[in-house]
Amino acid sequence: MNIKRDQDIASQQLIQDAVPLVLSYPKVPLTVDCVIFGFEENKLKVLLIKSDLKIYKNKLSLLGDFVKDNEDLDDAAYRILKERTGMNNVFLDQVRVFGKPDRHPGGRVITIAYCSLLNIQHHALNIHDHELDWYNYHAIKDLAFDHKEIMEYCHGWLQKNIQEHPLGFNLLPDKFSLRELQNLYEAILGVTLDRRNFRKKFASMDLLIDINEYEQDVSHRPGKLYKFNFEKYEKGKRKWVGIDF
Amino acid sequence: MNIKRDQDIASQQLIQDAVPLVLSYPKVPLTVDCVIFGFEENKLKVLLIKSDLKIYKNKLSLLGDFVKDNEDLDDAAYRILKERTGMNNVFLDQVRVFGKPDRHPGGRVITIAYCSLLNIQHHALNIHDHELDWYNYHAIKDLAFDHKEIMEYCHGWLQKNIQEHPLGFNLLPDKFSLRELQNLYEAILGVTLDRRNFRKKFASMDLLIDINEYEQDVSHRPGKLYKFNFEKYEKGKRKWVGIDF
DNA sequence: GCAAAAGTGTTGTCCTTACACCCATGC
DNA sequence: GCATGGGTGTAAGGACAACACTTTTGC
Repeated sequence: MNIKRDQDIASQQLIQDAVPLVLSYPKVPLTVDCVIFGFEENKLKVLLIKSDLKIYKNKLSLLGDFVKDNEDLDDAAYRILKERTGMNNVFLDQVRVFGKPDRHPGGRVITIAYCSLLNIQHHALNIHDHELDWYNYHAIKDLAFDHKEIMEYCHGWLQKNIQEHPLGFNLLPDKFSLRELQNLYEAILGVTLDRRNFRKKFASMDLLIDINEYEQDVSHRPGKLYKFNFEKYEKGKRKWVGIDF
Repeated sequence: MNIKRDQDIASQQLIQDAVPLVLSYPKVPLTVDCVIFGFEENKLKVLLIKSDLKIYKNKLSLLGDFVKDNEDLDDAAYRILKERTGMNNVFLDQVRVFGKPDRHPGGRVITIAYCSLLNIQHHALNIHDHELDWYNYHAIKDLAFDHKEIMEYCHGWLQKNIQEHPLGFNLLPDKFSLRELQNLYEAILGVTLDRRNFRKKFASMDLLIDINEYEQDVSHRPGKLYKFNFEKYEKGKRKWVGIDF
């Protein structure tokens, strides 16, 4: 008992200078904004909602909210996803902080951009309050705040990362055809790819599981369906060394 | 006059809902921490300083400071560099936010990690207050706060980025030998590279300017010195497309 | 049978890797 | 003349890019 109490007192003394130090720092409001990508009808989509603010009336914005007291940053981003889409277990990663002093009309607000990838089919968007909906990435003209800049930065991040990591599978149904996979890459990267080379590439990686099922209800020869072999990928991660610029 | 005044009133009305919204947000102290890498005697170094806090006495920490009211985030990072090293025009990039609620003993503090690369020779470290000095990256055991984690994250960031962009030249003198360049890559990546292939690689890139000077005061055949052709690099940037994971 | 997309192989080029000997300098 | 690191070439293998025809299905 006494030992415990002594330890408490000792640690109180140790942090006695830390608390006033932190109290002396300026404080700013902190938010999280999620750039949530989806893929449907061969189009890259982003989940957006109408802004509440008068100055941005009729403009759309990213899904965001302030970070609560003592809430972890990643938790805040997952909370927003959960509140807006009802989904857990969604891919999400911190991308960058945006903190220009004038980026918010109500005063200084720092925001942390998160990029999220989700499978539209797995999640029926029930709530459409404030015009919450999926919008075609390439058709979005402008957004509230600096959200267009944030969205474009996250798109660049996605373009880079989808080439180095198997992120794309988060946007597809469990079962997908090679054509869908290629369409996804083409939509995100804004290029067209050679079909044979694309298929060869994925065949040689040996990370797709042939489930012996075929597309249904297509008016042409149906394609085979595959699943992604997440386990094998996790085991085989390699460290790449090379110099290329 | 009246038109201007009407506009002012109109814009006041437009932001009238934005200001109370922002005022309603929780506020947190925000700091910037710089992981400043240098390279000397074929060793990767980091600039560290003794922590002020009692709880961390005898521990080293990164160079950091709070972000001032209305100070841009990048500006804050440059300010810290300038105050501590006297240097401007140094490579610096935002890497990630660290915001675990308990990462600071004095209460919640969010910090933005910046990675900076600087040429130790260009900057004589005059001030050594609080044991401000260069420390060997690989010999650092532990640091105050979560700074070890931040430092290691930035090292990973550097490893990745030095392979894709010519960042390494920020750590070298204007004139350098191929051996120094290779030592730099080996120190950062923690690998050994084949000398002939390394030289061929850089020769084929054609981004090194042969300045027809040689090393001095070495006890062996002196190596040629080169400069990096920043202009040519800037012009020739290409967009890479490929799938590799 | 026609439209629409699936599926499939080869070749040339380039990049990467592995590897061993002679050269210039200081001492 | 010896120790130290500088400087160089080649051959094999693997990855990537370009390119055209046959197959299956729905209508």
